[in-house]
Amino acid sequence: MTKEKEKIDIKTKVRTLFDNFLFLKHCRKTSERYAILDLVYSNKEHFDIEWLYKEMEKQSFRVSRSTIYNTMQLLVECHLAQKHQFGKSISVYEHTYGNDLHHHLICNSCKKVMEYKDPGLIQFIANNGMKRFTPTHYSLNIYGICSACSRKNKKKI
Amino acid sequence: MTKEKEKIDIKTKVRTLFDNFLFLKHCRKTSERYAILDLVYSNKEHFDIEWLYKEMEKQSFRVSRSTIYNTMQLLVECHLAQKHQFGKSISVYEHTYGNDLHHHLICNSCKKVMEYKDPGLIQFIANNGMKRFTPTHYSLNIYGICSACSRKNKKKI
DNA sequence: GTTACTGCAAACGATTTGCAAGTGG
DNA sequence: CCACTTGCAAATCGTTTGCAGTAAC
Repeated sequence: MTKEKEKIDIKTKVRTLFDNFLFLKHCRKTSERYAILDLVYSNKEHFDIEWLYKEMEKQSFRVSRSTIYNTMQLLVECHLAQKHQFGKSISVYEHTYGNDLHHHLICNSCKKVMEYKDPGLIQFIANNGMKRFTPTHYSLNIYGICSACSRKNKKKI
Repeated sequence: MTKEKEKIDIKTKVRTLFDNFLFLKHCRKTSERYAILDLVYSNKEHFDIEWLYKEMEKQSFRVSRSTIYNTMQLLVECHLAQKHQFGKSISVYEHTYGNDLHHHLICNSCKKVMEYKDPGLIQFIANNGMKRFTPTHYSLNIYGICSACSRKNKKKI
């Protein structure tokens, strides 16, 4: 399957999942909700509410910020998106379907957030069952200095 | 050494560390800063700015919220405290000196935050050197359902 | 039709900022 | 004394809320 076709396939799939969720929750299927879902499943890695708002505007699809907040909450609820706060007041999101489990590397210097996939580590955390607590999901954020900033700092010395 | 003596020992130690940090940073040694450090190193696990403010008031030591924010920033900077955001807009802190490395278990239901120590897991993460990124610290937050809420839910069914 | 959803503007709450008065070095 | 700190109040900024109009079903 080509990359392009695969992407369309995922978009169809998540639309169906969202459909079912809305049905079960007795929520209405509005064009705004589907348009936001579609944008969330474009190829952007991490994005915030403001990005979604601006991007919708670019596409000449007028939505209020309230609706975006509302929809993102629904998407998080049905596990089609995840919400993160990487040490800032601002929340960022990422889509989860078709997106491998990963951790985040956050640069202390330039604040860039990178994804980091390590099956061994994921396995280890998953297997490490803790007593008296039933985990549903977790987030591992590793803070440090990225290679670009590391190079920049060396030059200064 | 008794538990009480040990606590006093830690308070003396962190005061010296803070002293050195303030000296190197050309910052002034004010009574407010020391009073806040002392409170941070009382036995509270996790606390927020408001808790510090109220607690200082109880001790009849008047400080403004601004000063508390300012001081906490300094403490984070010199690694005597860590700042967390467990999925809420509010930030919580914990002292780090004399506090073993640990992860956090956060209950989705009652939002309680528990500490979780697993030397094996800590070792594994530490050994898992990632290329082109120099980690300084990390935070692993595991979300799930705590035993109390799990029991409550069972009763409902 | 009924009821939920949307957009707007106002409210909110944690944090930051500007500034006059206070105090450490 | 000079510059950094403090306390206060106002400003900021992401997010939430209330409400009237609109659209699912």
